[in-house]
Amino acid sequence: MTLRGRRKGEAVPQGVVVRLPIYFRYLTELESAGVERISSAQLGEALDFTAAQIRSDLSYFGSFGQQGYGYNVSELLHQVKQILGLQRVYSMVLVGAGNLGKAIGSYEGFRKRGFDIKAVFDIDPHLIGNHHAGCVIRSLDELPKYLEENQVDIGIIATPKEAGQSICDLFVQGGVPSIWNFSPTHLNTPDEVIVEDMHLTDSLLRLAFRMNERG
Amino acid sequence: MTLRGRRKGEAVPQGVVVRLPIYFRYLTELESAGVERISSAQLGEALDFTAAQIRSDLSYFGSFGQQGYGYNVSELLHQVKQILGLQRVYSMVLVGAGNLGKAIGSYEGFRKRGFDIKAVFDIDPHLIGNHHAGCVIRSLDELPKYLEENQVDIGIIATPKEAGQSICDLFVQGGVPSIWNFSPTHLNTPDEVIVEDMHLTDSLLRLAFRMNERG
DNA sequence: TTGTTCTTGTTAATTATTCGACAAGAACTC
DNA sequence: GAGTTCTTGTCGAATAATTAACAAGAACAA
Repeated sequence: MTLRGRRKGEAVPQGVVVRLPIYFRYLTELESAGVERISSAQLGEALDFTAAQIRSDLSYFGSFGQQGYGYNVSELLHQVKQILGLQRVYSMVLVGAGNLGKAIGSYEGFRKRGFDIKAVFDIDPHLIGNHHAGCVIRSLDELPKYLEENQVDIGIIATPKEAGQSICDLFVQGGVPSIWNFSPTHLNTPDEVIVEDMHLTDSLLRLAFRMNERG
Repeated sequence: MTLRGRRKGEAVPQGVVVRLPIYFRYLTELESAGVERISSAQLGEALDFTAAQIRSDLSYFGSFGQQGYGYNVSELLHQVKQILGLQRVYSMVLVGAGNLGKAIGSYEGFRKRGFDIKAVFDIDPHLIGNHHAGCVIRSLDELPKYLEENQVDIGIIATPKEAGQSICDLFVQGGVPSIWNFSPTHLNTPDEVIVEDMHLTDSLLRLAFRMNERG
């Protein structure tokens, strides 16, 4: 455990960013199951990656294993949590209380990992005043004022595509540094704003493409 | 329009598969807006890709543009639909009628593009018999029989992680060729089964990572 | 102990992907 | 209709990502 990761500080490839949450998820399962140690070969076997890839990925952040032993599950999970930034809590705001917004707001997993939905907004007068995700649904008109008065880490857009860009602009205007976008449209933002897209239809179309690619 | 795509038949890089639905989405918007023609430079500008990448991506499937003109929006959209396999209809089965299942089932966009949810299953006796997505919610016990009697293209898993693998096994056993997986777990399947993962938490963790990567 | 088995982190080779540049040729201008 | 402007599809160079191989050293067995 005395070695330093050679590549610490290097730019992290896109693929590593995709795989880190997968490692986190599986390590959490292993820890719950009481598994104490695991090798890169076993991890690879379980998750369909090569062992070399897993070792290479981790080496961007440090040296967490031991020759002849592998990785201690709890220790590695702890490190991956640090890498992902899960030692802190994130405040989120949700715009859109339709079916998808409801599903996002009621998923307990986010809160459990430190992602708290602090407020919910919608434009539909029928929904305003209802309770959802432990919050009163507020009018979209109040969003700018809310962003002035509260520090928000992540803005969630769960609206139809027509509203996506304008909600995004409100978030950017209000100083929200990152956006989790479920609306099926490409958002234009300044470079410093981080956008993570979650496009259900795109995912389904990738599936269709891959079905046709073969036979 | 007489040239053949040089790379037609070559293996399609992962990145192209990710970008095709983005092109589809934007071209659909353009067509609705009545735009007739577009160049790779304009497409790139709108979607934050380089023009060269867009031309290169399309060249895997053919030559759809014209020098000095660019692409005809309707024509290119038609071609992209063909490439993605949207000329046919897909029958889907949804397992899990919780919040997320409800959101998936009630999204009209899927049906509009030819993806039909034909049946919904859940294990919760309180939900069975209720209507959802135009279907009666059936007991999970009936899934194997349903798969024997009906041709299903895509199985959707919208259950907690504990149930993910066993539902997946039922789909594979029942001859379902592809799986759209929302349950937060890695599925083990035979090589010929196509799995497309939609892990909300993973997406949120990627966002957190990127927030911490900078400051 | 001593030797054998594991398994890491790293390197170098391989493979894959992206991008700038350009010839070819259509569209547009006057 | 002659010349200029555009824009494609493709090539090769540059960049990026993955993988196989291996030295170093810990764990384990007898």
